[in-house]
Amino acid sequence: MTDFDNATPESNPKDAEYLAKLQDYYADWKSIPSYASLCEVFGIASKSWVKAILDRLEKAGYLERTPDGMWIPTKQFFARPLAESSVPAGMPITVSATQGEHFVIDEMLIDTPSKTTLIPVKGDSMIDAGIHDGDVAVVEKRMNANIGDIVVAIVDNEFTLKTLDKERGQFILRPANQAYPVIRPQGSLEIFGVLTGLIRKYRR
Amino acid sequence: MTDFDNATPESNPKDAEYLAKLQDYYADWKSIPSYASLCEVFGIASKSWVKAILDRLEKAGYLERTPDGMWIPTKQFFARPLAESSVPAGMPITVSATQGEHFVIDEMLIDTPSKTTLIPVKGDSMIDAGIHDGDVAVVEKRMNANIGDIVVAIVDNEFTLKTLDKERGQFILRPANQAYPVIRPQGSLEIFGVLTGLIRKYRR
DNA sequence: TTGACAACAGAACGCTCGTTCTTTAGGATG
DNA sequence: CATCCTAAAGAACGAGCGTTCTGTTGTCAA
Repeated sequence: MTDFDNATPESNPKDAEYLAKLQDYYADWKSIPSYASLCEVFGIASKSWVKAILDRLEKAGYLERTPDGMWIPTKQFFARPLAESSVPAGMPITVSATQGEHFVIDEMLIDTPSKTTLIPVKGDSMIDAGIHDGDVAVVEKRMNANIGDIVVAIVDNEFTLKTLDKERGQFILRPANQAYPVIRPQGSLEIFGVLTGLIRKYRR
Repeated sequence: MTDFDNATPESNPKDAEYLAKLQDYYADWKSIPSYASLCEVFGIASKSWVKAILDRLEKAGYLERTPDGMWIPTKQFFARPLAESSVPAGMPITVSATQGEHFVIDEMLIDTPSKTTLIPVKGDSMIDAGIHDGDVAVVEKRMNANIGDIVVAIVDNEFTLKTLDKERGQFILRPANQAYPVIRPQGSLEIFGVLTGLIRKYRR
């Protein structure tokens, strides 16, 4: 069959296959099932052997257990390969084989799901900050922000993305494009949230 | 406490709060725990009430059950609200209450997981394209690309991110920064992949 | 050919989990 | 003031779960 070479040195080759099956299952169901179900997933008949496999995958760093004993995937379980900027000459371009840093996009960008909102960016008022029309802003909802943060404020009932600054004791909103004016709100400034990430998708 | 207004019309307001707690828990543990643990998560003492809540969340489309009865999150569970750029006057700032588009970051950026790699961007040679030092490029590995695509090419055993162009029948790599020269590779040009997305994280 | 070991299979068991049923408290309604 | 509904609390129970122990099979080496 096909070879799965995601195995770490400390896990034996068969376990890599079991891991792949578990990853596929998790992609479908977003959960790790009971030992009984895992027997079917792995194609074996013994619960005790399932446990042995999971114990090894835990040792290899792909699984963890919650305080109440439930199996959960680790970061390494989801990890996407993060390539390094330089590759040695002659090396085949199998980025996935390299260990090292990995990461998960959702987790990287979002700390508190319930407070995070995505807002599409309109216009080019922040283009000098590398924020383009059509990008998606990852915004964490909160009232307070620091000087220099890029914030989503509500001005004239519209969301606007600007850098927060202070001028003569007054908060102002500074665009990153000379074609746009600085916004000096009279009275209070209503801050919706703080920009914590940015996503851009290129048409393919 | 704070209000989380992620509720759909068909679920009562308290459930939105429970959903938020469950989403935050899931973000931490990547699993839905037992009813006993959910009591602590929700801050209530009765397992039967936990079940009632989960049943309602299932009806509302946030949860499902596997064939063997295990609770699992649905797509809607992960979907992040996508705000619209204008909000009506006087409306409380409940962006999430708007139905309409939702999306999942990972799914949006990555079409074919097995061919997708993340590469951190070094340097500012593409800054005019809004690609900054420290950004993470989402790259789909493939050999061919079209003129105008931003590609990851291998030049002098280093990854380089440039726009692919053609000049007098020859492929060239065009930076998006006047301080950098156009790269005119002699002989063949080795393309690693095509830029399909971009991720940026702001320090918080 | 025999012994050791790895890779499972199968059974036994106690305990936790999900389910269901009953009870309670508070607010709204009439 | 009685009643209804919602939002829970609490108990009772049986099935299924994870754990552990023992049994079986195949393979390789000495």
